[in-house]
Amino acid sequence: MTIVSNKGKRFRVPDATIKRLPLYLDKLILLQQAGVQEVSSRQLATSLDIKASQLRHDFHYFGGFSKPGRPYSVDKLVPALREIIGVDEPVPMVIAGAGHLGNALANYLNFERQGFPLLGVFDIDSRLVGLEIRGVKIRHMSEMREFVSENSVKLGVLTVPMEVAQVVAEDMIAAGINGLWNFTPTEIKVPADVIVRNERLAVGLMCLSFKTKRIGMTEEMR
Amino acid sequence: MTIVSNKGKRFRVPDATIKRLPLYLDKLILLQQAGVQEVSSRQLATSLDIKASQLRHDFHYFGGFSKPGRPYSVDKLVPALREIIGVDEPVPMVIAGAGHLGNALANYLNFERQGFPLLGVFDIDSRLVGLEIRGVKIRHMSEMREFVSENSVKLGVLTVPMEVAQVVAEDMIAAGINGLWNFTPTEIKVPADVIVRNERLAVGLMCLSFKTKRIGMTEEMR
DNA sequence: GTACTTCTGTGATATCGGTAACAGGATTGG
DNA sequence: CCAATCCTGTTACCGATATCACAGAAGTAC
Repeated sequence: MTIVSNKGKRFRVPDATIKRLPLYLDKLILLQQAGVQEVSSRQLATSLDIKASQLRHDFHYFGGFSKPGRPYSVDKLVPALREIIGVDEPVPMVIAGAGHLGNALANYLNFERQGFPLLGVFDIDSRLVGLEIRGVKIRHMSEMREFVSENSVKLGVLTVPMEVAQVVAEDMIAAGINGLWNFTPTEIKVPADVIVRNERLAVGLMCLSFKTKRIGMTEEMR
Repeated sequence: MTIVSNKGKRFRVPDATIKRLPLYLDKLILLQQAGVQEVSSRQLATSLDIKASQLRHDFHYFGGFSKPGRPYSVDKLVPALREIIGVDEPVPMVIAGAGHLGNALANYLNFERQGFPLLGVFDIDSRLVGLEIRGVKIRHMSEMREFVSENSVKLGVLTVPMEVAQVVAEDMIAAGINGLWNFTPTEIKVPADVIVRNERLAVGLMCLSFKTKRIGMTEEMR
């Protein structure tokens, strides 16, 4: 449960709803790029494989995105969702660890497009320092702290070896980062005012394997 | 709800429980590698940021992993969960697309450790063909079909450019693959007996951003 | 032995979340 | 104008899910 303020009112929004908001936004951006102007709850919902009533229920927490009787305006919905999710203005991020995964993420253009510009990449390997990934300089880890606080970066990606994950994370937090995207299999200990999202790729793989072994016996598992 | 068979018995297990099983296994494997012998429901649960009672409830569906009064034996739990999830024997996989992300995933040792050996990597770029990633040969995409069916690979990773995702996926399915791990932002159309798991990294990033902007307003959210 | 602690297994209970249902607004066509 | 058709906002309901609470087993200290 999360409390969300919108236009002065405060709502208790279920987690399940919140997890769907980025999906809505993602899809709506695609529609917007395709030039679609209006979309009904039914159209949007079926394209995401959920029920229309659920979508309306989700939107209901945040108050009228439309008027009764009229479908949603894509151009109004996108910025509204952007604001709710918190990506109405660019959210800069940095990557710690220029290994294979760090490199892959840095090369993933989609982040930039979705409002997450990459400002810097950091590593301890001096052979990498000075190189560029898609125009973003690789700097030495020792410069991270100053760089992050000077540019008020709030989001940090952890793609370092798991042995140093905790130390690097603490360094990031000390510099002012309050959101960590952790790709290491370690559990990072952080103060209460810092959010960690663990991206456990192996877990996703297991879920997939589980489902393939039970095709026909299982209904929808994410 | 999913029916799970284990040791001849059949259980009706809630989806929510099933989603957590890989998390448990993942953590337990880490503990095992660290040499930990026993773990209580409380220890394991808090390290995963869930309630101990929930963990016990989850395990309860499958019957005694331990006796009352004694903590769980890591060495007994790991194979038991492996069997339930369906990764008690190695699940071979192949990667299509040897770009940055494909490379990163191929280099991610953890998969092998968790029971997902990588048999082959495929790409159309002839400059890459013949190279090796951690001992795994990069082959030309045209060889994929034969290789996959000969080695009865069931799991395929899609890290190709999104434009060709659908075609490559169809190729994989024709060769016998029934589980697709899709890292492209495309929606892949597949027959009903094939499972697709979309790894939408940008969505995860938005979730993280959402939470960081509402620090303090969110009570206990994953 | 007893008292105390730690721990699991298990049912009971509260909360959450998905779905259906419906009132009423907007639009269209006659 | 009226009727028909879409559509949303909102409430009510019910099954799914999380949490609580506790009995009793195993270990430990004395």
